[in-house]
Amino acid sequence: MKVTISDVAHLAGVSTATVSHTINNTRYVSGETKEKVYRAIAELGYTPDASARSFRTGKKKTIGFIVPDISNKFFATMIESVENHLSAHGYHLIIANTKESMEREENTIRLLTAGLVDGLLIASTIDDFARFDALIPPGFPVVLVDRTFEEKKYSSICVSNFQPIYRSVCRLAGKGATRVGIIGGLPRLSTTKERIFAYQQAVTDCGLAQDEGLIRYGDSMENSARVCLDELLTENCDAIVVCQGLMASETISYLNLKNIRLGEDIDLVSFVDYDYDFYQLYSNRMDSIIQPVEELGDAAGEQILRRVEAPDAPVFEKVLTSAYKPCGFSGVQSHSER
Amino acid sequence: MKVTISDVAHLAGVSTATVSHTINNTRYVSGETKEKVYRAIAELGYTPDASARSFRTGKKKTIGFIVPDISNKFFATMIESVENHLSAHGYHLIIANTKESMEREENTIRLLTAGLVDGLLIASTIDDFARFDALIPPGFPVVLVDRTFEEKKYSSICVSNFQPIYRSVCRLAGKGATRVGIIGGLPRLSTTKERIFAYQQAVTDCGLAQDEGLIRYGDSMENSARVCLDELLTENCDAIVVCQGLMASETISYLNLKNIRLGEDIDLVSFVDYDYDFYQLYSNRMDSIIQPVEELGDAAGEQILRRVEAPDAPVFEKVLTSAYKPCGFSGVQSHSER
DNA sequence: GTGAAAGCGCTAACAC
DNA sequence: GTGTTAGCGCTTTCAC
Repeated sequence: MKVTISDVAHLAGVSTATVSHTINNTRYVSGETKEKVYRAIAELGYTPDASARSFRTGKKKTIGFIVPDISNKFFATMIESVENHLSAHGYHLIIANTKESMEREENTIRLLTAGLVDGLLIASTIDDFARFDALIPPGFPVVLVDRTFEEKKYSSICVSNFQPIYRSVCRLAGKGATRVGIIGGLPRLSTTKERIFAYQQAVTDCGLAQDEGLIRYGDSMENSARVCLDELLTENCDAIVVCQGLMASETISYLNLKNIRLGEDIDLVSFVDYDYDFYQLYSNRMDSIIQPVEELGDAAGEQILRRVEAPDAPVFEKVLTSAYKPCGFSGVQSHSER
Repeated sequence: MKVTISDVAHLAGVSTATVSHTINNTRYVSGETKEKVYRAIAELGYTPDASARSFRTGKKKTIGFIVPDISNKFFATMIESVENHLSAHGYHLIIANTKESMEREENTIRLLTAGLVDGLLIASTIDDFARFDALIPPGFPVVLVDRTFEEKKYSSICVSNFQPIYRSVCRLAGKGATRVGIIGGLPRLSTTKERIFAYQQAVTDCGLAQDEGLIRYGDSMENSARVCLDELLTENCDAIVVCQGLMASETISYLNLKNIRLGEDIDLVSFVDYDYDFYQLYSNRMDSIIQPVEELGDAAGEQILRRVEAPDAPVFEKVLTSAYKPCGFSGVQSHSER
């Protein structure tokens, strides 16, 4: 049978209050009494029941993290650093994978906010702020990660998207490209919108071909980049910007299969968060944009804990910057720099 | 203030029992009463408190998954399929990342079994069965995943390691290799032991060079493969077997940097779970071993739920088999086959 | 320096 | 067909 706090109290010859205060260090207990309590705990093999405790206190010591795709290395790495931060502060992490489905996201938000977690980290796939906002119980601690909304009601930790993409296009133009194509992620995402906007502005500023056909959207899942790439090749692109790591892998892979040589037949710039080893092989033939994933996760963990402790703290926004690694910038060393 | 079940009962003019039975479908309630209850729920915006509920019932509807490295695509993909299975059955997933640290694993097992989860999925990094066993409360539902112990006390879902490695060595011998090296994972892991054993047996059977120096162990984390590879090259290997996906990426990447041509200067066979796109570029120059990650995760999810419902069910063991993809076996199509 | 006891919100006998 | 009520194991106020 389960051993409870009163079993311990009884064996130690003290009250349950004393046992509770002893294990929680929450009021003075004499050394002698402590001794007795710990002895009883050891003897009975007592472990305080976490659900009773969180029921009583209202604190679950658990944070939920809603991600769009856990098998995507970008998010997997973020989860890892979030988990690091949380476990160092005695918190647990519940993860939920939406697979970029708004419906799944709605369901999990409802589930998790119903007393399962103290706070929520969300890389939302929802584009409609009102729809999102309606799901969050008033005052519930939430931090948006990587993706945000125009309405600044919730705290957020993001990465700047404009600058690296703008620079990419300029550099491609500088190399002589005239028809620069872009493969974006899901059109509804804030990250995609910002990147496409930066692309469009740079294309205009650099005097490159402006053509709707040069803008393609993938879903950042497997095999989505191939279709986009085929379309872009039909449009006679001479350079391509890829907005997401997995799609970049596929692009490179596919160009290879088609015997289109990177840096010779076609120029490429890409976000390379997905799998660093892969890009290293090509780092002298393309520009890379490296997002600060670990810092993202760490900052997210920090912010959500802060919010859990002070739910009424003012909205906090942090924008990190990506590293831009021009083609051939470095070889082996860059790996540890990461 | 929080709205509770008695607020609902009061507004609906019924007892809390009726409200409870209505929302849980746990005894007959007349249509009329149901109507009133749901109306009251809607009006008050009532959501049953999950911690009160799990405190009362003892069921958390949550499974914990202890993984050694969440940013490793092999485990990330497994987590994804586990999560799929669980959420389809109304369960949540708590993940904990041990980073291959036995100490971290011990801590999380203790934490999670203390009333946080109904059952535990563990890809353990602990090699000592007694040490592991001591951490699990008697009768607590546990399913071992990917890694197991000689002692068959716990249910397990694993992938066969012997056959693919044995075959790899034979094929390399068949191509004329005489000094076949191997890069294994952490020596203490069951998977590593099985693979090294298979390697040794095949080396003997095929009459290849037997040399302790040809066996190297990495830790499956970043940059571990390079060291092993350097050592193997010093040993004048003419073929290499790599036992883990991330290390395989690094091996290929590093060979490339050193201008050692795959399939010409050196032959390679490897587990390729890590990032499929990467290998596709090399699939015509090396053999690949593809582990059934999704099935692993799915089976794990299924088994742990079964055990949660019937903790005394007999020990269950499942061994899945990897696909062996000989060099140049297929091109683009293989991707969707995956 | 320690104890007694009141609940937290819910479920599930038991009663009618 | 529905209501009453006793706890689940813990924390915490109030009391001494």
